[in-house]
Amino acid sequence: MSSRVTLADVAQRAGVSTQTVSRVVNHNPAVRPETRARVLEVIGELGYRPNTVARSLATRRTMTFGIVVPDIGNPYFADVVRGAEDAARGLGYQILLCNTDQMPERELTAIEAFQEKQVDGIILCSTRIPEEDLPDTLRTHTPIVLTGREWVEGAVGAVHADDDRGLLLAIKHLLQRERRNIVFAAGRPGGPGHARRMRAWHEFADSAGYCAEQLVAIPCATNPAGGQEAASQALRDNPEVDGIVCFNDLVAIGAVHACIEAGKRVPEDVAVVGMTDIALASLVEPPLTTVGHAKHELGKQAVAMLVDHLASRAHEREIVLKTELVVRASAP
Amino acid sequence: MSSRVTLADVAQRAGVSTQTVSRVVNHNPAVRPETRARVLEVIGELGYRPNTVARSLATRRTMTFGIVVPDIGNPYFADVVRGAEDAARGLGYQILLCNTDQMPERELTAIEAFQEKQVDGIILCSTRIPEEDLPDTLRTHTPIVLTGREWVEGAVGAVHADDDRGLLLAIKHLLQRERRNIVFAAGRPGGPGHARRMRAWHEFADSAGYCAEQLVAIPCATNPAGGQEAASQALRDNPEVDGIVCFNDLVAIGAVHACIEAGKRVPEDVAVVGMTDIALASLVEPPLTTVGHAKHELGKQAVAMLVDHLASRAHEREIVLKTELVVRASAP
DNA sequence: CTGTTAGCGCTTTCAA
DNA sequence: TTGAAAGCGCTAACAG
Repeated sequence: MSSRVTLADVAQRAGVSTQTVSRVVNHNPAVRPETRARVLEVIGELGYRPNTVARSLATRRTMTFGIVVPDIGNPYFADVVRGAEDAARGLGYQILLCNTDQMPERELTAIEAFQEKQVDGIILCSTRIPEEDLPDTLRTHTPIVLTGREWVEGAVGAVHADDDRGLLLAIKHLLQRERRNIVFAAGRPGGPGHARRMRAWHEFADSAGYCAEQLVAIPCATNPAGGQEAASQALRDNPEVDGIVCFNDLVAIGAVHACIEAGKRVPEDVAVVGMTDIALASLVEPPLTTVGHAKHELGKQAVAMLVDHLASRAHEREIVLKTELVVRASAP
Repeated sequence: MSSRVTLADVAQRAGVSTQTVSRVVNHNPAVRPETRARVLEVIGELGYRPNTVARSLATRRTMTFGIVVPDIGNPYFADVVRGAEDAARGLGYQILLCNTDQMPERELTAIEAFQEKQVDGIILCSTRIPEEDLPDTLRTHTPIVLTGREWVEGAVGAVHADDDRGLLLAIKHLLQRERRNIVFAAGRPGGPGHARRMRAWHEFADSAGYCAEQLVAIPCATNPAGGQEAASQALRDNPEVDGIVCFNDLVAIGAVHACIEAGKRVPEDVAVVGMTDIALASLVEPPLTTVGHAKHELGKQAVAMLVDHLASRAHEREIVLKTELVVRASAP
């Protein structure tokens, strides 16, 4: 018995127009104090609660953002969503969630569904929509912010970590520890990030006098199973492998398992470095050396960008969050 | 350039009434095929997309559920939410998410915000709202399903795991392995679940000829830090402790750390058992023996219950999911 | 099968 | 400072 009470009910009982009640509800100062008091009293008596659906229809704003992630069960995205929801809540927005299991069609469906729901903006995380289809997808009147990748034509903006530098941090760390046969369990191949990271590596190798071919990149699924496969294949191909850098911490955990299975000690025989520093990273054995991201911040910034955009406020087109090496036992 | 197009625009261009267009959009069969074709054609030309806000105002249904959890960053809740979202999506519903960090006021705020948004139902997970305030909170026209606790007056239903039995499974497992000084890192005290679990233990102890006082329950925060504290305190109080059952897997991970810090081997000196079997459980070292829950199923059933309720379909008032012991290295 | 008439509950003009 | 009228985009309930 709450939403049955409407503005009109309150207005009638208070002996004013609906407009006046609306003003009170919306903290419009143009209401005589006594009138306001009377209205507030009736609102209390009747237990009136505004119907935001009606309000949204009239104002064309829903105070809602949609966020689409591959899988909220992945601790990385859970953190990003948490950051987004925290920021959104603080600004009076709510968050609609959709998981896509990395299926582009489902991303598209989610975006459309969010649009029909008239969300004020969408945060599209680590999209798998092919690079070339992205501009078309983003060409819509709903502002979309990308996370986990670079800005692309049509997006309001993009927020991502400096993964190129992150990869280099990890590799340099291993090189400094005299590891020379390094493998990169690279996650999904073909993505835009992949090429850039390899390029970053080649540039660094050239300038630092390393042989670029020292780094073998092996594509893999971005989960423990993928890391396990990639690492065991790498060790099979080359028993000399003494360092593995992984696309993320989940992959790293799988890689550690594979090493142990292959009779290698971590880190003595093979050093393993993860990426993103999920909570899990410090809890496994050995604790993971990893390149940390500000995941919570990522979600937060995405929301901030959307809000700035909606307020026609200037904002960066691309925010790149710093990465930092967190040294733990898996690669001391 | 999508949501600017309305039903009326389509109707005009197609030379029919808005009602007819509405029928086509809603797959109402009472439309002549040719008319339908014509309308669909115009819809395509104009790129018409329905505005669900307007639809919701008219139908009084938003096809949205709100889910309130303590923290989506907790893998347990991430799984529950995933299950709920999967089920919801399959049924045409969307999910609004809110994190409360176990703060009752924020749960209340979330429920109200969801109601103002006219959600069709709410899933309230592991609420911290005091038992005695719950009926009042639930006395609202928005159907609310509880998870992680028993049904209470006012709720549409409740879905939870059989934790009483789960605790017994864990304890019995330890007793069978000749562990005699068992500690229960019990999570938050005072909750309704706590008393019930202790009662279950006492009943079992009586009937099985064990001394009920063999089980020391120590309240603790439901995270690794809490487990670490509880376990180190337990070991300080009684160095003979040879078994620790934990409120959840996060607590168990902390407990394992505390044991190692105290110079104990796990499981040789102290066996540790967790609860809920999050993905993490099998990845830590030693892998955790734990009492598994169907977390994904929990969210799924909560949604199913809500949907059944909305369809005035009969459904259980309380669904209790089975728990099962998953034996791994921490307590072989 | 199709159209007309009313709203859903709120906000937005524009007057008063 | 307040109110009346109109409408946001859609569907419900009748007619025809």
